[in-house]
Amino acid sequence: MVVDLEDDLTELARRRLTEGEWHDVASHADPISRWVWNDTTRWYGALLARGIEIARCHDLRLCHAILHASEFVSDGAARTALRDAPRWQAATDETPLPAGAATAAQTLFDIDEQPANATGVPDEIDEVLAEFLRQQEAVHGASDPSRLRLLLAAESAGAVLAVEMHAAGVPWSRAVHERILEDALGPRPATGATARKVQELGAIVRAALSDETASLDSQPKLLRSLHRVGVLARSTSRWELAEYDHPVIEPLLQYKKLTRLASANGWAWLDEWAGDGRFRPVYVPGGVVTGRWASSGGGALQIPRQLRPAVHADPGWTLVVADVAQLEPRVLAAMSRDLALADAARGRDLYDGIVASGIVASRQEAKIAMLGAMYGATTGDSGRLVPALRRAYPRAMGLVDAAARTGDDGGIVSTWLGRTSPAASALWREVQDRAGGPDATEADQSRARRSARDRGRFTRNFVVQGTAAEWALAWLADVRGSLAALPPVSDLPEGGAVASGAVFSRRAHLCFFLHDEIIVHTPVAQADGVAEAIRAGAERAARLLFGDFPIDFPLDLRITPDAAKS
DNA sequence: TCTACAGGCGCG
DNA sequence: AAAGCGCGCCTGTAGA
Repeated sequence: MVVDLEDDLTELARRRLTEGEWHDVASHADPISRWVWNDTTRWYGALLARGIEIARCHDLRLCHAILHASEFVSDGAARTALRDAPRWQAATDETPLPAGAATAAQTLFDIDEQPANATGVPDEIDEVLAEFLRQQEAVHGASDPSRLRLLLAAESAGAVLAVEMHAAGVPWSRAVHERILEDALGPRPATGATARKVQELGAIVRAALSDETASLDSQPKLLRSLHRVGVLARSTSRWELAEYDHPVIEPLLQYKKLTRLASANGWAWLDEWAGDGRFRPVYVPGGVVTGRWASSGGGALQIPRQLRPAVHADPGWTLVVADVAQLEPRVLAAMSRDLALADAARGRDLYDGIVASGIVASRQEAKIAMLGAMYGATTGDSGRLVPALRRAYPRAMGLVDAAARTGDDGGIVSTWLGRTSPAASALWREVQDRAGGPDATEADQSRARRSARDRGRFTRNFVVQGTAAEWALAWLADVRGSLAALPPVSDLPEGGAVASGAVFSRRAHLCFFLHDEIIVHTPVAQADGVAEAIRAGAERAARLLFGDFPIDFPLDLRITPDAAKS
């Protein structure tokens, strides 16, 4: 289905493209300004594989999820209509996917290799159009349509980028990865065998435990072995073991580090996920309730720093890596209109700014206090330092404290652009009700208090984490647009970036995103322009969300390889 | 024998 | 150092 928002919806929506028309669309001098479809993941990968890149889209599945929950959508006919469209609801355990939905009916696209309809949203054009109209109604009547429109556009842009970055992949050096593994673990062992250095360390640990047959990989057995030699830890976690003074500790911690590397990102991972010179994580936009992306397969959100050197540009290309310094507290300053916190953040490290204002004594304390305020810490150093922030930044702290109270009471909270937290579960309500009843026990009441506080910490963090995710999406979308406008590069070395696919082999493109960090793979000649686009994008994202509120989002930005830095 | 869960640890 | 938010993945074990 092709819909241009500025044109007559019904007429265009009923067009069904043949394969030949794809190429017309792709090469059209005046391309489709915005595609509306049921599910980006369902169609866009196949389009990209045919060399068809789209400008923008409206992803009905993702937008439905936002609108269905959003506090910004007024109660009334439009909200009821959304709630009465169960097929657009995200599949859960209670609502399994309808088997083989929409096979015979006229579907959106004629593509030979249609992927399975994994999310189960309707494929039929009439259903798709009806949903689009429902969503427009809902936005039109919302309490703040402009913010909601921004959010839907950002979410949809993210959906497009998630597919594109999967297709492009992160350029990955097998040689560098193998060298890191060999340095740490020894030569690659036979399948199923243990690496040499792991064996050696295991022997040292067993000797320190005076037990040649001790099992180091079973938590309960290891705990018993430790107890036998006088290490009376309650768990075998790294931080707890580190507190004990015993010859077994140091080699054991090293053993755990190595086995983790081998099992999580060892040779098997390399073969499966990056063997062809590209790491292609599966991004899941909107996969976290706060609006952050989740991932599925490959552990895209957990590539250890140790392996970062394996991210390596193709010949003739380079990487521009950028991350935002202290994104969440900056977002908090802006959404609460806290000028004092914004001042502390301006043009420098935000934590240094807090120290310079005399609120706490050290950067480390400032960081602990700020994280504690946003996460809801009540104990330890973090809890102890939060009151100082509360005095210095009453607006910012007031916003997160209020969000916590709302969640504690069973209410819902929303991000700056209108993504709303889930309602309290039936179980949660039941626990609260029981504690308020006439025959409530002490245990009932303490359980209820605990679950109320847990929920308060969740809503406290939701507003900040969720708004940060919105800022990041706006940044991503802006950068994508800037890169698309760069002139194509013709004189590239042969072979460079071919693994990124036809669409991205001659152009700077985003290839990685993780909450507050992006990586662009670019021809060397355009690296400076890309860096400038990334900086400008951060500033435009700030203005798009927060208007003229004086908050900035400084970036740590590196162009690699860079002889001066590496 | 298969599945669900807990512990642990990587990332922001 | 770890507590306080959000994730995914691996391993071994407990339970069916």
